[in-house]
Amino acid sequence: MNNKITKPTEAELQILQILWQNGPSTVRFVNEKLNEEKKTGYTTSLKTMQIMFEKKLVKRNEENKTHIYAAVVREEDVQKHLLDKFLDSAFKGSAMKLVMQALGNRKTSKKELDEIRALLDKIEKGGNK
Amino acid sequence: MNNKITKPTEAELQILQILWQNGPSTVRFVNEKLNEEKKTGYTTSLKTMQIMFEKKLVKRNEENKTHIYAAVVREEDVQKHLLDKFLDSAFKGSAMKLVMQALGNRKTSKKELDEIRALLDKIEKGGNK
DNA sequence: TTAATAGTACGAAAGAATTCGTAGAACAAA
DNA sequence: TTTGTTCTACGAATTCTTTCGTACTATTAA
Repeated sequence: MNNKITKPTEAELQILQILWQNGPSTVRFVNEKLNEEKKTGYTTSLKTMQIMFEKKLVKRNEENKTHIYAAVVREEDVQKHLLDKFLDSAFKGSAMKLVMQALGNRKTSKKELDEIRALLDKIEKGGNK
Repeated sequence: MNNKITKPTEAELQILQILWQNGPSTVRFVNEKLNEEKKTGYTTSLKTMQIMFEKKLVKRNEENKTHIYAAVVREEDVQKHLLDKFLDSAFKGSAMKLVMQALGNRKTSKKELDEIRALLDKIEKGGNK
């Protein structure tokens, strides 16, 4: 079990999102995706991905001249890790408060609400642990 | 209505937490609180609080030699703001996923679960908004 | 009144993250 | 071949944040 998740920086997280969403990708592809959000130079993306490679956040296939990058860390694991940190720093650890805030201030569909209810029931039954 | 919340840095957020929790405080007090968590030089705390003052995150009473600092921004407002950002960057905007993660991976009391149910009901009834 | 103590102000060093320019390798097309 | 294009590598500039040293002022105690 590999617990040592290094907290990705903001730029790294954005790239991970793209890799999670699209699967293994070239730097060019990632850079183009990034540019949909915010002007980003090609070598900037490249450099960031090289750093992520050193940090083992991603791996890459170097068989061809154009490398193919893929996420090494799993989306859920990173989310959990970031959530823990965030909970701590912004909500002093109160998951309750965070959930109330998250639900309270935005529109959530009936379907989603029901899904949450189902989860609550499951937790209460002790299915969670 | 003042929407222009500048995202506080990590160090600034820690100080805000102390001010929210303890009310108006001196630099010395804040610094001592910070030191319960992590060794922090006095002038480091001072400098950070001065920057926060410039940024209008805090105000201060300068009547006496020892200034008294107080938060200007409200805890809920900052939390909401940080949550929005976090949701976006880590969960691509899906409050659902975040809530599931937050509830799924930790122990939550019956009372809390019921509070959430109540909130869900309220949202569904359209009472929310 | 003088010395020690406790403050503020502030520039600048140190660190961390991001951005960018340039060099050189690989490859394709002419 | 030669030329243009598309890559990687990588150092260095930039920017943002945090930390710290130093100068100076007010206050307190001897």
